Amino acid sequence: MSIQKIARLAGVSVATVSRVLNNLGSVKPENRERVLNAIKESNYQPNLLARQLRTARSNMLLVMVSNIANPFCADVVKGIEAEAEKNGYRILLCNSGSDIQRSRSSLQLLSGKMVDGVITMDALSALAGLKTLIGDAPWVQCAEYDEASTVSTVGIDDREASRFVAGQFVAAGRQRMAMINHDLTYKYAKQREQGFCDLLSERGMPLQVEYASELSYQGGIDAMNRLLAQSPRPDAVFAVSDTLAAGAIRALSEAGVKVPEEVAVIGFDGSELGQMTSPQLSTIEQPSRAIGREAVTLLLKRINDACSPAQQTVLQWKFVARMSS
Amino acid sequence: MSIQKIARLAGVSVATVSRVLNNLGSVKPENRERVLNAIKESNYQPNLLARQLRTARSNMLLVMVSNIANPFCADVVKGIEAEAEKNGYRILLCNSGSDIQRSRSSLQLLSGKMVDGVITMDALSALAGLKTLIGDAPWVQCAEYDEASTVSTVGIDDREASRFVAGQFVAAGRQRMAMINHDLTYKYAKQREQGFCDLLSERGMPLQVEYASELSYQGGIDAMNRLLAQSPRPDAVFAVSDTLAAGAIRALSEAGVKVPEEVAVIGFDGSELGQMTSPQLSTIEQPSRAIGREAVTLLLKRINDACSPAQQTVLQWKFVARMSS
DNA sequence: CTGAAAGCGCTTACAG
DNA sequence: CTGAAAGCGCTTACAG
Repeated sequence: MSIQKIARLAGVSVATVSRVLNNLGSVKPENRERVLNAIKESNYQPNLLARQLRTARSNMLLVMVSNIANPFCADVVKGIEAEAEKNGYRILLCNSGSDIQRSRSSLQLLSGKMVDGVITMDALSALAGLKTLIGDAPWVQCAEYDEASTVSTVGIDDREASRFVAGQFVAAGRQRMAMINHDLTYKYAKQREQGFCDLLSERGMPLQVEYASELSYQGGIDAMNRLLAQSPRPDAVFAVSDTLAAGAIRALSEAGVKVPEEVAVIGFDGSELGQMTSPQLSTIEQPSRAIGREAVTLLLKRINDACSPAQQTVLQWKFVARMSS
Repeated sequence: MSIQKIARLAGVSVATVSRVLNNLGSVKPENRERVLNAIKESNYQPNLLARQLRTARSNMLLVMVSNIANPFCADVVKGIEAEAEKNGYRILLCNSGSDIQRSRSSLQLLSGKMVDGVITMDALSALAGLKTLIGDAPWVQCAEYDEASTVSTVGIDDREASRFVAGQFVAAGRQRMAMINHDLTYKYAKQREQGFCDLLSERGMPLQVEYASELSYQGGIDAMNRLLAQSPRPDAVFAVSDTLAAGAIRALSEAGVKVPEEVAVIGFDGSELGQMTSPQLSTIEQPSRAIGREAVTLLLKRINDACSPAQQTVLQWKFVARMSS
């Protein structure tokens, strides 16, 4: 079913059909009526491929996430959706699973002109191959940084927030700090380790770091168990994600270690997970929705003005004290 | 950058460029070389819109979810992704948020020929308007049923599983059953209520049902609090989702009610959440990954053979006993 | 092994 | 207010 057939059915030209479809120019009421009828009768749906090929506009944004199951990501995505919708844009979500092949495949939607721009929440900037795929298409990196700062970026000051966590532990008299981090190809992971480390070094306090194999509940459990196997055992654990922290709390409880009496735990993100654990989790709350909204704002600016420069936006974090620390 | 320019750069025709791009037909090695060079030099990326418009094939599947943050959905999506990838398909995820406008907008990707088929996990079949948008494009309904069975469907026997839960409570000597359900436009919600109810009616036992305002942790907390306000208070609660059950457990613990001594709780889905609560959650485990994989299998069958009939696949569930019941 | 040409389904100046 | 025609960037018979 094409615009051609509708034109034939209604006895007008394709141009006229296109005009009523897009509410452009003026069409004699009678003709508009006939076209509308033909459309309804034949249940016609415009071919988006043809339209977008012609107009070079899709009004679609690609969002690449490494793992939609991560509650923080899900929250950011909600912010992205809200802001995009407000501006007449549709979101296409791609779950990269941190897989380079899959990321490449998703990015073809960008280079292939199916979407007008991309928001990534992945350690993309580390991957040279993918960067050339993006070329200079509109791109915003969310909750992640770019070394070279050639990309627009929106997030919080991870280093400062993590330093703050270290300060909390110190102020509470904790002595043996540990950290559960993960994949350092993520720039934010590096920053958080650095911030946490900074303050401890200044005080001359030691730090043990365990790297979770994946950003998951189980990953947190395993990492915590490795920490528990050490001696002396840490009395404070900073996990770079609430998901990991939830795993850590579980591992501690299985091991019969009291939180926070024997080991204090602080997470990162401020996701709903933090309320589900027992004890509930102290955490650094990120303004996830706002991060998503701001990313869209930056991206649209870039889409509508190819010359608009890359921009680094830093939003405010907040420490949420609960029972785990 | 188009195939035209590459042709010009390499000094061949567009047909030849297309041939090397698609590895079709044979091309003189020397020419292939020149084309490849031109492509590399100019960082050329094929325009997917044009290609798909021409071939009427996208190798993309649309997946519509009401809420990606739901761990069960996330698991099903993983199954979908795995099976799709194995068959050379790419996934586009759309988060409908159960919003009909947004669902409509997403489905335009289908009617607009951007994707070859759609897998929904939403109460779509209840929405006549959307159904006509789908027309007779390839469509599989996942973890949800269609009254009229005109759509392919894959899920478990919700009624049987829920009946089993009731049986567990009865066998444990529970007297005052309650259920936390949600939106009955979802067919599975109806089925679960029915199954749970069936057995209780046979025994002449009463049942209180609370409907959560949304399928979320907070929704579960609120529903449980409403149940606690009743008297006599229930001594067994069946929640139709682990997320709701997690909320229920939290509300009980805040109210100082012991689980399972005073109130037993059983959830549904078998997601990782069930391990995060204290006590850990007894639940009906759905074969989420398998559901996703099977949905893709059915969908691809339909895509590759428009005549293949609608098919109802029912997979096995499993009761996982933990400490909450 | 290669190229000229048609065509996928749209939109958009342009001329009337 | 309307239609004929060009063109978006591809693929694919077809003829050579």
